Amino acid sequence: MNVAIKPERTRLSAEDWELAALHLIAEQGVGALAVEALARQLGVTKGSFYWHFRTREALLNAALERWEQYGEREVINQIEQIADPRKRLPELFRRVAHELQPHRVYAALLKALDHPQVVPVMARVSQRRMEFLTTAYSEAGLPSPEALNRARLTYAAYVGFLQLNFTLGLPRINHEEFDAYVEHMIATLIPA
Amino acid sequence: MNVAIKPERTRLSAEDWELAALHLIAEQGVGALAVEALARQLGVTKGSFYWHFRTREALLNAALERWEQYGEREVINQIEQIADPRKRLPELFRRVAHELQPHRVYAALLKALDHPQVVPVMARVSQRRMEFLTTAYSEAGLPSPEALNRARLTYAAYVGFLQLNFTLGLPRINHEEFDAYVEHMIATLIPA
DNA sequence: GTCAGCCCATACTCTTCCGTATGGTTGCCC
DNA sequence: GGGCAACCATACGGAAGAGTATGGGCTGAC
Repeated sequence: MNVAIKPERTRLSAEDWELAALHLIAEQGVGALAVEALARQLGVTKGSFYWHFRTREALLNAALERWEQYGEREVINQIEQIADPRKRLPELFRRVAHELQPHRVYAALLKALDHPQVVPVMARVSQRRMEFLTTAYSEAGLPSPEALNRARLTYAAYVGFLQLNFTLGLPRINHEEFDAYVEHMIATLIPA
Repeated sequence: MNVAIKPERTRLSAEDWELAALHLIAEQGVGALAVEALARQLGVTKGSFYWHFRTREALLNAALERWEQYGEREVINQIEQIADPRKRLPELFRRVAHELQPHRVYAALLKALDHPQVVPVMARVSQRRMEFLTTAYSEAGLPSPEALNRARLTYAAYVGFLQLNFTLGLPRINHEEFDAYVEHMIATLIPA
């Protein structure tokens, strides 16, 4: 399980460390981000790490920045190409529900909101996503104040779902039951 | 800020430690629960702690158990006395929204779902609350499968809201705006 | 082929925090 | 008022993890 990601023994770059850090964060949370553990996992020692980064904090910041940059043009750009605004939201819901893997880092960071380094990142990301949801609800026909509140409700449901099902393993919901839940969400939250 | 909670210098009991632990958890999370820090805060040293508890783990378990026991007959019993089932849910929403303080521990534990000790506690508590919501939705007129899904949605929205507003301080929503949000939730989630 | 710069190993120090050992003090009970 | 628990202080040992110092090896440019 803890084998190095690149078995062929090559020199490492800062990028390698950042990607490994994100991987580890997704698996075990920000608290498990220790330089010696990461080094072992990459097949090197601390000596390597402190050549690439001044401190552990620096690695965390670099990894978070990389995640923020990459994650932004992931779902949203994809969705914006759907012409009919009324079909965007159901499609968004279904996609997010079936590609939960990229959301593991977000779920892990949600549990690390006591670390002062992750708060601004999460604030920016969540804010952008909420604004996207708000305009999507507006374009779907909801008047302005309700669109904002519906976006809040939707995003809170998304965040809560991540917590309850990723980390906490609530009554392990199965596949068809999960699909039914997603359709129920669509029917409840999206105006006809 | 870090003054002892009981200024009059008296002997401590295990209960005092458990309450102080819960207080600290609510403020700074489970990760900050260190025995020397707690001892300082209570005006004693570790010597005291290790008389009352065998280990740090034991304190955490005791505090969690206390929280679980106390928290259960808090809101639910209160709500069950409302005769009309259709008025229960709106009333529940409004109460929870206006008494967020007791939910700080829950929010903190949500961020500590990697600690194996808190997972079973949170699983039990969340499960019970979800069952309560499910029957409430049933009694409010929702057919069985939809009642369960609506309960899931509602509880996820609750959990997500805690995360987004307690820990992350999303665009600090003000009072009347918050009330409007709660009413929007009621209108959207509760069947007329 | 050799030299400079990049990459890494080894071996430390320092801090933090858990847990133990041991002895002292306080309160209560008779 | 003596004695026994309950409660606490002090001083230690040990593990884990961050960061530093220093030297060695690899690689490409010339």
